[in-house]
Amino acid sequence: MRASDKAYAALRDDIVEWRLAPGTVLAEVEQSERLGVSRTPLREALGRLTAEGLTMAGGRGVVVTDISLEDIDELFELRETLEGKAAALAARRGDAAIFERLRQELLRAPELISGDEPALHDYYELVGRLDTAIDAAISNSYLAQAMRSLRVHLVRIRRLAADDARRLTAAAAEHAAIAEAIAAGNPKLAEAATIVHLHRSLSHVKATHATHPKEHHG
Amino acid sequence: MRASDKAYAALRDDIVEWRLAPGTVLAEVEQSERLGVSRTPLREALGRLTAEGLTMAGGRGVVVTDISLEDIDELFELRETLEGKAAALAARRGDAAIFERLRQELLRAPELISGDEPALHDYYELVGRLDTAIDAAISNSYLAQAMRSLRVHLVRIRRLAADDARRLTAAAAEHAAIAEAIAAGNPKLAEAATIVHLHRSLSHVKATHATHPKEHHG
DNA sequence: GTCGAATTTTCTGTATACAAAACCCTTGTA
DNA sequence: TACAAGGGTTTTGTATACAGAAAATTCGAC
Repeated sequence: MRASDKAYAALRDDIVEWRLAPGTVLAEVEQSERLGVSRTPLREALGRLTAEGLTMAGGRGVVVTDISLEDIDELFELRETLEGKAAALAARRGDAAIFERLRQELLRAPELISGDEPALHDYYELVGRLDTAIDAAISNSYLAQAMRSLRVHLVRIRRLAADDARRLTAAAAEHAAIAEAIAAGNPKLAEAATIVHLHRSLSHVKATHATHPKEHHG
Repeated sequence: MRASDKAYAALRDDIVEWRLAPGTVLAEVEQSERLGVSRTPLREALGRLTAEGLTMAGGRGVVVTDISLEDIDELFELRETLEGKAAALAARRGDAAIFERLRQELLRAPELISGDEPALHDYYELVGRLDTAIDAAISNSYLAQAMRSLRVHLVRIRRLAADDARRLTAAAAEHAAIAEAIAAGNPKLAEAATIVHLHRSLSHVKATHATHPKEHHG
């Protein structure tokens, strides 16, 4: 593994997991010493993070970007557009057998959710497989790339919301509905199911955020 | 201007204007000597280009990405989704006076098109102002960013198509229709007008490409 | 005491030297 | 003749030294 990759992965995780708060300035010497790499690969890592929108180039050094409530609205507005379209395309072009199998797994997901920590990890892995399957089914690399760049920010937001068992169970059912619509080859229904799911997710995130707002400085 | 910015701008132009053909490997020492900068800022430029999708990291060095006919289809599929949504949002949130003024200018655009070279530049600048106005009106930085990253590739494709006066005149009318729908505050119509315009553009590009296919090596 | 300018300090931007890895060509063998 | 292994060569990846710019601090004047 290259040093720049290592620095990138470490900083990305620190930002996504909110260990590096928004507004934090990432001084090059400081971070390079902390991560055990020299300034050159660190700068490359910072460049990648800035391209993804996790950091931005301020007057001096790069700064961890903030995610405000308005940002969440904007993010989900774009997400609705992209993932709605993707679901519709997957329904047209995807392999029904793959999505039918994913639907079966998603219907059994509540067992994972009510289980302990490692089982929960299995659930996230399953949802990730659905995303991957949709990415592959749409056969549009530009759309897939646009969705990938969005997901980074979404993981960051997910950390704000309390992933209680009730919400996760409901989300699993919503995902199953999406998989079912795609397997049935129904584009309009797949898009509608996706939009419903995203709105429910957004409501949940905003409700959580209103109750337990994350403290920022800057 | 920083050396890395200079290298980035030069390489970006070379790729977009097809002076650097798809498949060309951009060796670091070679390009840094050609552009008169050292390897460090050149690498930063290459990183930015790769993040934008104009180049990709191959086994050895970065190579200029290709744009095939399928890529063009994929690109316009995403463009339809994003710009359609953007036009609809602009119709809801935009300032009618701004778009009414742009519509007036677009109706007078045929004079620019039939004129000589510098007048043509004025026309492109006008279309660019419409894009900028839409970007500002939607007040969604993530959507705006997604469209910006698309436009780089679109400029590259535009170079493939022969921008004859007939097509440009028609395009100006289509743009005027979009501006009119936004000014009227009609989201559905704005989206429809955008989709119509994009399909006409795509047809034109593909027709041109079928007649005069650009030769690639790779 | 406060505002402003000059100086100092600290940080980023760039160049270059060195290390490591990937590729290519040669050479030997089946 | 085809294929594999080895070394050599080229190219990328990393570290560090130096230059330039921006911010902070201090000193002076009003």
